[in-house]
Amino acid sequence: MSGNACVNGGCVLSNKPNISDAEWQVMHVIWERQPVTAQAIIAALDEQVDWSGATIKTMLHRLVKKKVLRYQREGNRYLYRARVERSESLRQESQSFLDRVFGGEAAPLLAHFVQSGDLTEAEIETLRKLLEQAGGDS
Amino acid sequence: MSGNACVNGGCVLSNKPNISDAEWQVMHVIWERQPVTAQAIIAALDEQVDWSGATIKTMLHRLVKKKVLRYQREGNRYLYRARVERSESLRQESQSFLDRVFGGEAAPLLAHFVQSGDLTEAEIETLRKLLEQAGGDS
DNA sequence: TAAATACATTTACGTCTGTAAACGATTGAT
DNA sequence: ATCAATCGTTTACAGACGTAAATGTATTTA
Repeated sequence: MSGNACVNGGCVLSNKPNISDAEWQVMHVIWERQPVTAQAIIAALDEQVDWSGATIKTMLHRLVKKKVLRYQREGNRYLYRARVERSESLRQESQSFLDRVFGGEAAPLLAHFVQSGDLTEAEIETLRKLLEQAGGDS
Repeated sequence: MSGNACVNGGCVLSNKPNISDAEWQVMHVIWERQPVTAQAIIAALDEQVDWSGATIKTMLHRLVKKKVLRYQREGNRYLYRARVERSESLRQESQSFLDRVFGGEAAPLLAHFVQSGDLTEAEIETLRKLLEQAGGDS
C-alpha cells in the first residue's frame, strides 16, 4: 500500500504511518475491543483468518514500532491500545486509495460503489440524505 | 496492497494480479493512451512524478511479468498495451479496499466520501440519480 | 523452590516494492 | 561501415510484508 518514499536504493517510511493489509485485520479488532491483550486479539482473529499466534504477535510488534499501537504492561502481559483513531486512519487510507486508484476523483469512485449493487434500501435512503446535505452546503 | 498469500516463510502471488502503488500511476497513463511507447509513458509521467526513466522501465517490465501489460515490437521499441481492463482493475482494487479498510461495508465507505466534501453540485446530482436507479432495482 | 506455563522479543526467510545504475542490442546518422 | 544514440534487459539493494519458529523472561503451579 502507500506511504513509503524511497531514495538511494532504499525505502523509508513517509510521515504518515501506513498500516499493511494484514495489519488492518488486527487493527479492526483492536479498535473494537481496546484495551485488549494479545491473547484476546489472537482469539478474535482465529475466527476470521488462519494465522498462527506468532504471526499476530509479529504484527503487534510492528504496529507498536510504527507507533500505531501502544501498550501498557499488566503483570505478565500487555494491554494494547490504538494510538491513532480509527476514523483518522480510515480517512488517510481512503484518501490514498482515492488518489491511487481513481486519480483523486471522488465522483467516479462513488458511482462505482453505488452501482456495485451491494446497498440495502435503508442504506440508499441514508446516502440520499447525506447527498442532500452535501448539496445544501455548497 | 493485497494479493499475496504466503506459506512456509515465503510469499506467492495470488491468482489476481496485484498492481502496486507506483504501478498504478503507470497504468493510468497506459489505459489513457494505449498503445503507447515507454518514451511516451515516461514523458507523460514526468509531469506528475519525479522518477527516472529507468525506474519506469522497471515498472513496465514488472507489469509485463505480472501479465498486466503486453507489448508489441515496433522496430526498435515496444508498444505497450494493457491486458486487463481498467474497469476490471478498478473493481478488484475497490473490492479489496472495501474489505480491508471498511470490513466489506460499502455504506460507511460511501458516507465517508460523500462527507469528504469534494463533490461538485453536478456530481451530486449525478449521484442522486444513480442512487435512485439503485433503489428502483431492488 | 523447581518445573511448567504463558508471554513477549528476536531471529529468519522469501517475496514485493521503490528506486535506479549498468549492460547489451538495435537503429539511425555520418 | 562505424559511431553514437536509443531502447530494452539485467542486476542491485534496502526497506516492507507475510509468515512463523526459536529464544528469553516472568508467572503460576506442584
